[in-house]
Amino acid sequence: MKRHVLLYGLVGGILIAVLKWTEYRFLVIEHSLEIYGGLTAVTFTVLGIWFGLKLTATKERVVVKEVLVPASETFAPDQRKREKLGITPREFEILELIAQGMSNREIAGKLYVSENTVKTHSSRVFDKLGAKRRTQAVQLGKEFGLLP
Amino acid sequence: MKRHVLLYGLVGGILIAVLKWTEYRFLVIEHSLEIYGGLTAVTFTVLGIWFGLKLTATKERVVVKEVLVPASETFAPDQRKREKLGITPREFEILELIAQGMSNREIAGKLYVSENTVKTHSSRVFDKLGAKRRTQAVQLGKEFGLLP
DNA sequence: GCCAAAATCACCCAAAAGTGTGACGACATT
DNA sequence: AATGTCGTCACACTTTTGGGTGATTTTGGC
Repeated sequence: MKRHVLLYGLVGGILIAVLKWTEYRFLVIEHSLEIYGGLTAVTFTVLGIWFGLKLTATKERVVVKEVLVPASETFAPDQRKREKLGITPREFEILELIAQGMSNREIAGKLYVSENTVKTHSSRVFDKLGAKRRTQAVQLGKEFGLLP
Repeated sequence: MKRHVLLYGLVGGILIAVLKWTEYRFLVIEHSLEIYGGLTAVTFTVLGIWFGLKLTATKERVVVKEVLVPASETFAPDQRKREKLGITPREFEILELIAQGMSNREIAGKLYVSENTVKTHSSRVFDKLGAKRRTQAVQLGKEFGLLP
């Protein structure tokens, strides 16, 4: 801002000096006043426009644009909810694999445990979720924010 | 735009007239030139700023702010994909109810058909999706954009 | 080291789900 | 009239799932 003021003074001074000089050269010219005023007007109009632009250069308008984003990108399983329901980490792990469409046998193979173990885990997680079937468990898991 | 030019000329003319008039009144004043130039400078600076603002009044920078919106709100089942997979409307209906965690018996009751009918529909939809279990059918249905 | 929670596994039984085949009627297309 | 799709249903059979009970081992905290 200070630079602007200084610049203004400088330009004004230069202009006056130039005019002083031209005054001598065109002293007797009839319309020197009009030329003089015109030059000043043009110069300061340009300066004014530039200055005005500087002042308003930062004007921004914030437009809120809603963008659909797949929720899976930002999904994080709600651990607090899980604990509130009393679901253990292992049980939750089985629930996730069930949600991926795996059978008890497949889950058992993947986790290196017996099929019976998977059954007990799934039975317990169904109880805690209040589900009667695995499909319902998946649905409830989603509603509780445990699954994407 | 034409109005602006006319206005400029008008203001310039008025200024010159005023100066002419003041010229007579302060003819002998030592620094009339400086006053004269200063007045012109101030006037046209103001005009320039105003003009500059006029020119840039509509120049707004649009800042896009992205907001995450749950995709579930705007979900619509992909009918084209459904047809591409050869899944009939009825079969799809059963798939939706399966995804909601309903048993075959419950679905049969809801749709007023026999349990066997539900079984055949579900078997066919599993074939078309390439699923071996209903949980897997739900998972694949989501991946295909058929289910939310 | 003790205790509680968690994880593991087995067995039996019942229910649900899934497979395969066949069939019938309605409806649209050819 | 013949064909094809869709929706409906039945029956037999296999597989999967779920419930209940009981037991052992592992683990983490006190």
